[in-house]
Amino acid sequence: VVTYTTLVDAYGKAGRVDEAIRLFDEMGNHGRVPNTQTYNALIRAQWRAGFTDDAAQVFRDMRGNGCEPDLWTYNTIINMYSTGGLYDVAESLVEDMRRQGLSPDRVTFNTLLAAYSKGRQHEKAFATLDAMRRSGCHPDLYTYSILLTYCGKDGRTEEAIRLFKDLKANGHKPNVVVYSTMLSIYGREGRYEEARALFKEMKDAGCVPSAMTFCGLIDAYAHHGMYPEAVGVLEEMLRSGVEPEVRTYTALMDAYARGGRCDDAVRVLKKMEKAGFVPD
RNA sequence: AAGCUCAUUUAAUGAAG
Repeated sequence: VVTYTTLVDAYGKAGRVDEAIRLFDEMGNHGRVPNTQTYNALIRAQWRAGFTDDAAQVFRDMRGNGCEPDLWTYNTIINMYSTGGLYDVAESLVEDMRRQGLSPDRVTFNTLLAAYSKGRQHEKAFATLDAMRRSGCHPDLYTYSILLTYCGKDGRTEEAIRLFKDLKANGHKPNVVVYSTMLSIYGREGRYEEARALFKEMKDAGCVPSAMTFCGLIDAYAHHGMYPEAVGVLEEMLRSGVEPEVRTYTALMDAYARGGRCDDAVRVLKKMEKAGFVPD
């Protein structure tokens, strides 16, 4: 059962729902009874492939097949409805899970917070934070990164900086996601000095940068057309063994373009295409 | 039960808007 579950999940993650469904059916034929985790994997696979109705159907069916939805099941399905904007359904599912004796956990709250933030439901997002606190769940790095992301998108930069200070004051150690988020906020506004200082802080803290981290830094320079510095970051990135991505080249092209070096921007485009990247 | 720090669910990156 564990093997089948792993495979169902793996196919789901690879975007091959049909294979996932086939394995799910096949395991029954081999006398293996799917458990709650298998259902969770199947629901996720269908949802991620865009078959939300099928996912909802599986969710309804599982109990009849002897599998009680657990916290993970609810979190998945709540994520599906809330990111789909069906907030009332998501909220009624939270009630359902409570009736089943399951308490919403940090994942549940972070899921709702992210969905409400994304859907610009500020009241609901705020209420979620409040509910989270009331139920004794402390904000974690996920919570902070959601808040930081949307501060960034809304241009509430100073608030983001304050939050970043708060999270450290509360004893959290920022991870690569939090640093990258902050860097992208600085990057978007071209605040390269702060970005550079934060990048140093990150490395001093022993946090390993990802391609996204470097992207924020390049953006900061790109904003001002400072292409020599942007290229410098790319070299730094290559030296640290981080593979550039399409977004990396895009940021670099932006730096050249804003710096009035369209020819070089085109050169980067050609180079990345030659390296097998498909421009987005 | 099994898995010796991941079997399944939540967050971050460009430009434009």
